[in-house]
Amino acid sequence: MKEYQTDPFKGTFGSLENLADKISDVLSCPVTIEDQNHRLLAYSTHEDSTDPARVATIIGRRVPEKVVNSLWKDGVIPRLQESDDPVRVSSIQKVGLGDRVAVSIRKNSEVLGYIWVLEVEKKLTADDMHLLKLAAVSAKSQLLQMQIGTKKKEENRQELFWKMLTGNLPHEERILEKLHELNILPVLPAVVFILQLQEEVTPALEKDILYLAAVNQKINVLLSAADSNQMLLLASPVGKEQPLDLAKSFVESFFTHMKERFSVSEIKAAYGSLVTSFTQVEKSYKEASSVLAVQEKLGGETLSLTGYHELGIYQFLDTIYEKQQRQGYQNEMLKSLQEYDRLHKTELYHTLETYLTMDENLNKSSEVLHIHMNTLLYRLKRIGEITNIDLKSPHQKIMIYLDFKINRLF
Amino acid sequence: MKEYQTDPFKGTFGSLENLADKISDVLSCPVTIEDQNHRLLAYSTHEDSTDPARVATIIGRRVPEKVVNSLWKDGVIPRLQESDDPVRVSSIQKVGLGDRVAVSIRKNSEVLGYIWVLEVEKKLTADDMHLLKLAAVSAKSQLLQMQIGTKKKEENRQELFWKMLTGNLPHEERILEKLHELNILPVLPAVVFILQLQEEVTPALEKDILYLAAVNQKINVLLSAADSNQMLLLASPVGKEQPLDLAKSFVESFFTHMKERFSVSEIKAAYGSLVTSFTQVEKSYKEASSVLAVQEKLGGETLSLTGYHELGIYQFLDTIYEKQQRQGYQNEMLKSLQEYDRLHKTELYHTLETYLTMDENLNKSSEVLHIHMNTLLYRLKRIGEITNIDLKSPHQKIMIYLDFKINRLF
DNA sequence: AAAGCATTTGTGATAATTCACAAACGTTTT
DNA sequence: AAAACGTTTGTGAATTATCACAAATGCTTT
Repeated sequence: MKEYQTDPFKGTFGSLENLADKISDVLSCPVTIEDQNHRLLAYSTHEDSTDPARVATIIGRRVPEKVVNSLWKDGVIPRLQESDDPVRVSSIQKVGLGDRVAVSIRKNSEVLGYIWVLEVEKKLTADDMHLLKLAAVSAKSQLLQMQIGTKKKEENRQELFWKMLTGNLPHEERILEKLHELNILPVLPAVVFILQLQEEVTPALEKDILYLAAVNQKINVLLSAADSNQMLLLASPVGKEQPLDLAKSFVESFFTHMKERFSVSEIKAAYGSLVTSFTQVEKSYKEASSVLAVQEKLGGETLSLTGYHELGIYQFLDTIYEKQQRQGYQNEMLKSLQEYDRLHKTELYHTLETYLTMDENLNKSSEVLHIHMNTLLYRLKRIGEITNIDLKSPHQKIMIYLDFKINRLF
Repeated sequence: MKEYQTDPFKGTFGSLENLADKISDVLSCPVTIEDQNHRLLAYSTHEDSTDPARVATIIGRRVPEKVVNSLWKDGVIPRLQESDDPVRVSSIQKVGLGDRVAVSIRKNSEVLGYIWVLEVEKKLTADDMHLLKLAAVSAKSQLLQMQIGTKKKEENRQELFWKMLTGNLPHEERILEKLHELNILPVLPAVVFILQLQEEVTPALEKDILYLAAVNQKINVLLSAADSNQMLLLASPVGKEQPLDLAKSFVESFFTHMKERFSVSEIKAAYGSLVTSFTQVEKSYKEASSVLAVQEKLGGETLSLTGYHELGIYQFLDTIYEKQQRQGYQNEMLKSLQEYDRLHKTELYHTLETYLTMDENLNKSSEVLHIHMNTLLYRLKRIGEITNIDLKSPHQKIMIYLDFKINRLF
């Protein structure tokens, strides 16, 4: 096994720029150094090509908001903050991020900043990773000397929101403190909304949606963030009506407003359950996400279900699925149908799903399937023979219906 | 506060009988002392009335099997074994057990026996409890002197089975050892069966059922136990067919056999899922129990569901219920129906449940409900108005159906 | 190419359901 | 007591679902 190299980053470099260049030389990759607020401190003058995220960072002297959000969402930042080991980040096309490796610069448990290494022309080896760790130590002394690290962490609204959304702020008091610092009134109960367009949420659109929420008067927005084509809101319903009814009417006004610009099918909206403490924001966000997942995977009538509480049985599909997985359950009937379909090039599986989804209405189902009613009748008889499903048993039908939907969702 | 009394059980008593009498004197209650295998060692000659369990214990020189089983099932024995504090056991009518307090006699972590105090005419006070603890210490020296405590614990089949059923033997190797000691071949996979009669399972019936299982050849019984009106089996299906199919045919043969003696509705049977290790026996037992619970609470078509794997959607009702509880979910529609019924003395709730259970068949439902078909039609229209349930939406119907069943089960 | 099979479509008869409407009944309200 | 209301039952017609059967199609097997 190779011996550890001597530390090439020993001694002082005069400036962080020099250190960045040195790291870049040693690793043969472009390097950027940021402070704990993701503001650019230094970057290497590596001649190689780079990626859009790095360009935007250098131009704006700060890592773009959407890149930071994306890194929070994927749990990269928490991982960096927890350990002084380098973390590899696979490219995230949506935010223009190429493959790269990052390491935190830390003094004990306090994070002073980050070093990012772009893997444009080579992948870092295990040895490189070790070198990068040494570089972080060197950067630490540099930062401390320059007294950059002593600057208090300035958290902005977006970052706070993402921490709440991803569950990286599990202490209610600390959240309340930070909300206070940011001059946000901690109004509860609150709900997390996801408003999803087909295109990128531009700052203009963002402003527009917030304006809409303000004039709508149904909800009071505490925090907001744009996440590619989604706009996320943490808001508190205000008024005499049921809080969740207020949430629904806000969503509806959002729909009518957006209809003028986009076709209806392109925009979607969802919200989670009402939370009574800010530590539950992650839960509400996850619930809103699962509403969107149901809408996208199941379509149809589910498109009108925007609140998690409206999901009905769809709320429990994941729970049921998990239990099925644990028990190694398989729906034999549906499997035999699929097997039959494969062998005979028929569509019994789809036929049965449509029939059940169409409330067992022969007319509607045959219409949707573009087949003669007698064909449907014949197929149903056939399905009964093949699977011995008893279509007169609600108990059996329900299990099959749910398994159809579970198969779509997972 | 009262000072601690001096220890009245200091010194030797010559025999355990003397100690039992002394304890009985001090506490003014009948006392029995058992070894770790629940064999009678001594009992007080207290003149007071006693209970059937104690009489049977004294007559048989051992605590009756069913009493021991019941104590295992309620977790009393494990609690006694884990701590040297006295445990109070409320009366268990089924096995003739009156209120009593027990304490384990132990040498370090090893249990040598138990002292039982019947609370026939007085309840033990906190001071009495403390005295009982001192008595256990005295009993310990007595037992060790008599070298009774050094006898190796002889576990019998029943006790082993109950430990497995209650999850008090979480180590596979130890179970295998014990099975070996008892000359039982550890055949896997296995299933837990519960066969339930309306009357007590007598030794004669027990023998009869085991004989039936033997001649039936579908399953190989490893362990069995009678528990009031239930007979529990741990058995391994043998044959070329699917193991669970074999389980079902055994149950069917059990039914046909028992029909000769009892009416069909009086006997029930259920079995859990196939386990591949003996540590999962508890799970299979719980599953079989939940099948029985479904049969008893829901009746109807569920009576023909004997295997846990056949439960279909009923398998998930507890999971769904738990999640609902966590979220504070309430089915508003059903609640408003019940409210309406209460105010107007109608039966819309029951009407809807019957209609859905009868597969939305107007004829059958109106017949079962003893009402005119148009009345049913009218009620359904009314239900739609009151609850805005859309009976054309499978999604809504399913949620409501499940909530009906959940309301019955929990 | 012919036969066999599963599937689809069409026709017509029959059964079940839904709907509209009216009358009767029982409670509660005025 | 009359009126109002919700409920039940009855009648008949319109709609829808189900069944039996025949014919046609397409595919595989022989």
